[in-house]
Amino acid sequence: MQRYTGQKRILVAVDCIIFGFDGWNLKLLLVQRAIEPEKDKFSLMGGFIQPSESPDDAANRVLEYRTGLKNVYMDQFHVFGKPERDPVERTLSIAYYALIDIHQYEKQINDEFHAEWFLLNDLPELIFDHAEMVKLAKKQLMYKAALHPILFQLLPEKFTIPQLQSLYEGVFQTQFDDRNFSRKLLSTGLLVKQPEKDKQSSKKGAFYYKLDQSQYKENFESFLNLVPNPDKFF
Amino acid sequence: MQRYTGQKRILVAVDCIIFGFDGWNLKLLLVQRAIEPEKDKFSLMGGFIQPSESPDDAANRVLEYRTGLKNVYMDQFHVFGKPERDPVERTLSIAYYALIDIHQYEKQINDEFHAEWFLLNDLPELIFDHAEMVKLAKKQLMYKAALHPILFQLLPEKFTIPQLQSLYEGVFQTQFDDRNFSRKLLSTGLLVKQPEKDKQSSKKGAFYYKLDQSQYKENFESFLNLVPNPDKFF
DNA sequence: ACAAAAGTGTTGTTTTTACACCCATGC
DNA sequence: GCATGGGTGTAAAAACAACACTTTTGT
Repeated sequence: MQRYTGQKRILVAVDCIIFGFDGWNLKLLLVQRAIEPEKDKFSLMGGFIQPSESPDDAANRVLEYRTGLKNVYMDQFHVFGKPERDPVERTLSIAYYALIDIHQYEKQINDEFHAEWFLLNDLPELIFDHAEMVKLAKKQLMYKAALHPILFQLLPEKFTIPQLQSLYEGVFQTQFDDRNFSRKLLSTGLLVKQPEKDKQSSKKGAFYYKLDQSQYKENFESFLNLVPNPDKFF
Repeated sequence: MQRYTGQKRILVAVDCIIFGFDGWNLKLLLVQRAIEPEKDKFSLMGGFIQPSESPDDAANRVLEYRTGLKNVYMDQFHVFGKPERDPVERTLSIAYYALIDIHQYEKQINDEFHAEWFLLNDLPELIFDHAEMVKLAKKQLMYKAALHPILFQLLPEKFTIPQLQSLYEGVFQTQFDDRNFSRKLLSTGLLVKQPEKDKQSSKKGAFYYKLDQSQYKENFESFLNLVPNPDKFF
């Protein structure tokens, strides 16, 4: 096989920032690192790109291996590549964030890999530049979520509007007016009301909704503006 | 030096999609490829990442080498990494788009490297997956320019509002209402009116403006909405 | 005087916000 | 019957779009 000569090849990894939502709080899935250096510290889910894989393939493989989940929503958002970012050897990392419904996640795999959910606001110390990755991932998630309805990916098939609102409030770290939020949301035409209510969080109960999949796909690329004064956040 | 064992290292390049604006049209700077395969076809400005460089460093080096320009506005926007994208050898490419004031560009370097400006709507055939890169770069540029005042980077220090408008119209491939556009723009407080007028494009002449640098930095991260109905474009 | 482009004014419409109030239910 | 969220109504404010009209100046 032909090659480009005189060029140095570099190790390339993918790292996944896995966001989950349990109905109240936003969380991140981390693993305890099994090898030196920085053994036992926590790290993002990562792995090296294999010769036959595209970066997207690699990210999906890593995610499936760690969580058992396929067909998860993921966005490639940045390459981290300072020469000294990994002390062992120069490694580039292509970072993805993934959005998963936390209840789909199978607990047993969790134990096998020493994986754990952490509150997004209370993370342990992370290896290398992973804290920086998480910071940028949060920002990118806010950015995209302010304009496109991606946060639905974090919820189960049926969910209530108050649940969705607390998810948005978690992502944007603010409170929204509940009345306006639910009206805006319903006016998007993305939701299909279900006959049942969720009675857990209030006496009156909140109706469940499902996503209208065809509307969702159609509107995905449009701006939505569910978030008031998005300026504030950037 | 310690190394990760059993992992394959990959060649990593950067490619720059260089946008320029000459006062009327949006253009792209391309070079004629000097080596086989696909010799003499046109390609983006690219180069391999060196051991001591971050991807950003590499992109800046490539840009300076090809155009002589430093401190240019650039955004890393995507990694292209299909295993077969470069037929010579597997190569990942980290893609950047750059925005330069076309008049700052020094013509002589142009000739040396067989670099040429092409109208964005009339590009020659490109090597590998470079056409796909350009397509995504255009989309990303629209996306960012709809929300942040980055297009100023394509203009000289002093410019007129009609010039800026035709730049926006080039990027979004539509016509905007001139009255509303100029009013919106002035209301941002980003512009400082200059005493002189540009008389080239009309009898009346249009006042020159400069960017208020401190306002610019402050508002850079806010949403601006100079573009009506941004939904339409995504 | 006229043409051609710059740019200001005006107005009706839509979107957004803020907040009052009613609703359903478990205790 | 009352406390607790859930959800609808309404009205003021702000942003936006459409378009008429004035201004400037080279020919």
